[in-house]
Amino acid sequence: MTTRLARKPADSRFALKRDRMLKAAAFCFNQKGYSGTSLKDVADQLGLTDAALYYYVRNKEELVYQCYLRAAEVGREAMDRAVSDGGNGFDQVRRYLRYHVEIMVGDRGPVAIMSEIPSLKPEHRDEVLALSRSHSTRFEAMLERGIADGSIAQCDVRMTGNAIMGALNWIPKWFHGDATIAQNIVDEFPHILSSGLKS
Amino acid sequence: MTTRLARKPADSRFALKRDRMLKAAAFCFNQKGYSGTSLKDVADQLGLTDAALYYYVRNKEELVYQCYLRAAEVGREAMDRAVSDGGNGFDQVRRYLRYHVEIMVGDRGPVAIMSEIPSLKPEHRDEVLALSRSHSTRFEAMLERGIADGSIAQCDVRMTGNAIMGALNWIPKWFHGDATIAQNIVDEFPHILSSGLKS
Amino acid sequence: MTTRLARKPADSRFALKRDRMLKAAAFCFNQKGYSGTSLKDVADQLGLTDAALYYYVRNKEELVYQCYLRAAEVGREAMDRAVSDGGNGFDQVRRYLRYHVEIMVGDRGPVAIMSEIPSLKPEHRDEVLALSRSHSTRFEAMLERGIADGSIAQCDVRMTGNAIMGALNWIPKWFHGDATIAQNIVDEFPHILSSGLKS
Amino acid sequence: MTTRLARKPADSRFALKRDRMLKAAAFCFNQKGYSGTSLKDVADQLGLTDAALYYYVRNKEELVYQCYLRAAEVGREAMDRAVSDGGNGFDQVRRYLRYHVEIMVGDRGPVAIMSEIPSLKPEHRDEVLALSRSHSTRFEAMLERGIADGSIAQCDVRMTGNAIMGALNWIPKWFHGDATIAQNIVDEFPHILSSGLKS
DNA sequence: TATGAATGAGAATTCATTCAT
DNA sequence: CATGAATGAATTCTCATTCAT
Repeated sequence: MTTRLARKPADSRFALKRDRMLKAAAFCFNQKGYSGTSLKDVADQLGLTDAALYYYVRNKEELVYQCYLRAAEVGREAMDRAVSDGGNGFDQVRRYLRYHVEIMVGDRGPVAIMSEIPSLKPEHRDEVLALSRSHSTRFEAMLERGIADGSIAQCDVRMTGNAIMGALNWIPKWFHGDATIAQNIVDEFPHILSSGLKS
Repeated sequence: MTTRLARKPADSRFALKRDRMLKAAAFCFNQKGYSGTSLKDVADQLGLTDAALYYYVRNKEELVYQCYLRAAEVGREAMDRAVSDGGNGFDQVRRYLRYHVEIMVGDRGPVAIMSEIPSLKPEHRDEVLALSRSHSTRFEAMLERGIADGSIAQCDVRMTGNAIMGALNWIPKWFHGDATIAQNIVDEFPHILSSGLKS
Repeated sequence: MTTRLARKPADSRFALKRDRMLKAAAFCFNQKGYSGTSLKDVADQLGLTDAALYYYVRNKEELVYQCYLRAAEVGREAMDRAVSDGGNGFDQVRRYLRYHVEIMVGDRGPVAIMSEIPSLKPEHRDEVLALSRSHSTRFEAMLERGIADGSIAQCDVRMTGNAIMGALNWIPKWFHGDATIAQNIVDEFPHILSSGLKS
Repeated sequence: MTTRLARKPADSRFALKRDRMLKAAAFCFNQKGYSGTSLKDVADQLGLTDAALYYYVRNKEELVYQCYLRAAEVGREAMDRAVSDGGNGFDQVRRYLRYHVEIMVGDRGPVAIMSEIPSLKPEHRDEVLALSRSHSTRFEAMLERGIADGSIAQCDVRMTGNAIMGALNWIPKWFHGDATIAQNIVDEFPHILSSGLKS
């Protein structure tokens, strides 16, 4: 068997199939976790044999790893857009939340949630953790800007970040692709998580 | 042969050891998921062999099941206390949040997050889902009371519940027992999740 | 599953079974090579399942590794006895050859031949190679003693060692336990390899 | 469709490439054994994909088979030359040894060692075994001629053949193409294996 | 109560092989 | 001629589970 694994990512046929694979994998991992997902589960969704997956990915661990890289990219994109839109801290947070959930429940999804870090091998774990940490840091910085410009109330930014990211990360556990619900999430989450419950 | 599995919960020696086991299991499950956790993982934490666990539990599935029952109990308790404390809807929500996280990060923890419902066998799945649904319903009712009494702003209670529960459920993914952080969570989470970011 | 792998080697029941396993494995490896031997092949000879082997050995690589350690021990023993017997270099070589083949074709056998070094993992490979090198060195030293004391003719000791060791190492490829042939080997090999063909 | 497999060996382009392939295969097989060698290993050495090998050979088994045929041919050649050179038995043996190692370590090499006969399919196995047996028989006959003409001492010709062939077969295990060492082998092996160690 | 020993089912992974292009 | 893509069979390995002691 000769592998394409060395090829440039630009090879479109290959890249497309591989991307479909990552989505299928992300879906499964969100549903049943890394260990709970067999390669057959993923392959079945694609109408392939489990062995065929090895044409696109070196092993199962790399599958999660790639899923995480994709997730990190998606998160970064949402963050970039929110920041470049400008406005005060509160507005940026709100827009970030909207962009993030839009991507997660949209065509780009499903995106793997960051809950299987222990399954990654050390190098990958470090890389993914670093990406994740950097994302959190940017979010916390956004909060601090809001606090500074007066749009956000004084708070522990670390805990606030944890709370909000948790709510976002949990979405894939209960959202399974229903379009109506997707719209609901996009409409409600940014508000709930930024403005709270107070009347 | 008298199997211990039939004994009353009042049999204290047995009940105690069993409870330790459920905590150890909850810890592992939160960390690595159901399939990612081997019985040896759990046994190791207790200084036992995996075979010994079968004295306390019929099989692995029952272990999660019991963990989930415990989790449901803990959630119900927090809810009961919050409701019986009285006050307006907003105050109840806030107190519920506090009681819930207090239990999660305190001595009663670790509490298993119900994130692997599909691994349960049908009867157990139904039971646990019902418990979980009933908990959500109570929470949504609480929100509705708040909306009715004017303490909570108009909102989609289902989505709001999802957001808040997600934030709570995510805690075990990043909290690993540090007491200082535990205090931080208890101090901040109820506020963040009820009052949002607005200044 | 709780493993005995950590126990002291002195645990007799365990050690005995394990030793039987190593012999069975050596037999198979000699016959069909490392990759050509499946764990089922080895297990079948012992009336066990392949899974049962994992109770005694961490993985297949460790199985060869242990076989090699056993082989190295056997070789060293033969060498030790030959040296301690004294006499001139030629006599020592001849006795070494006899002791070595006696062990190989006797009750202690089968002994795995050193032909699957590439299958070992780096640390083990290094260790085994070191043992093997040290054995060769001792043999070459023996030859040099013989040259010095005049009992052995001038020769390239390295090549001579290679030739003789090759003849010995090849034995398991064609000898499969027949007692008559075993006797033949013991009777003939030491002479052929030390005295050559000359009349 | 005209498959190349039917072509005459005289078809030079094809024959050449095929020969390169057999050498590459022999090299791999000697190194890691039949099962330990994947077709990719062989293909890599030739800068091809594994699939391409099927243009030259029906399947993997045929690859070893062809390697063994080539080995038998090479051995026979050495034997033929040694016999036709004339002289007494001892001289013939000695020359045979020289011719044999010359081929093995020279440009005609690498030559596959017939150490995995069991992997051949029955017809091939029988054929190769017959060739191998006939070679051994010729060697033993040579020894007997030497005993008869007084140039070789009385000995068990079967065991003597085993010892000498073992030493030769083992060469590829430690010789990996170094030209200086090649010369050393050619210079020393014939002497060591025919004349022994005596001073 | 708990362990040692073993098993069987399933999982990841490799690899020879095929075939359309 | 050669490759890309895929498959099915075999193999290693893990793990829940059992049972005698």
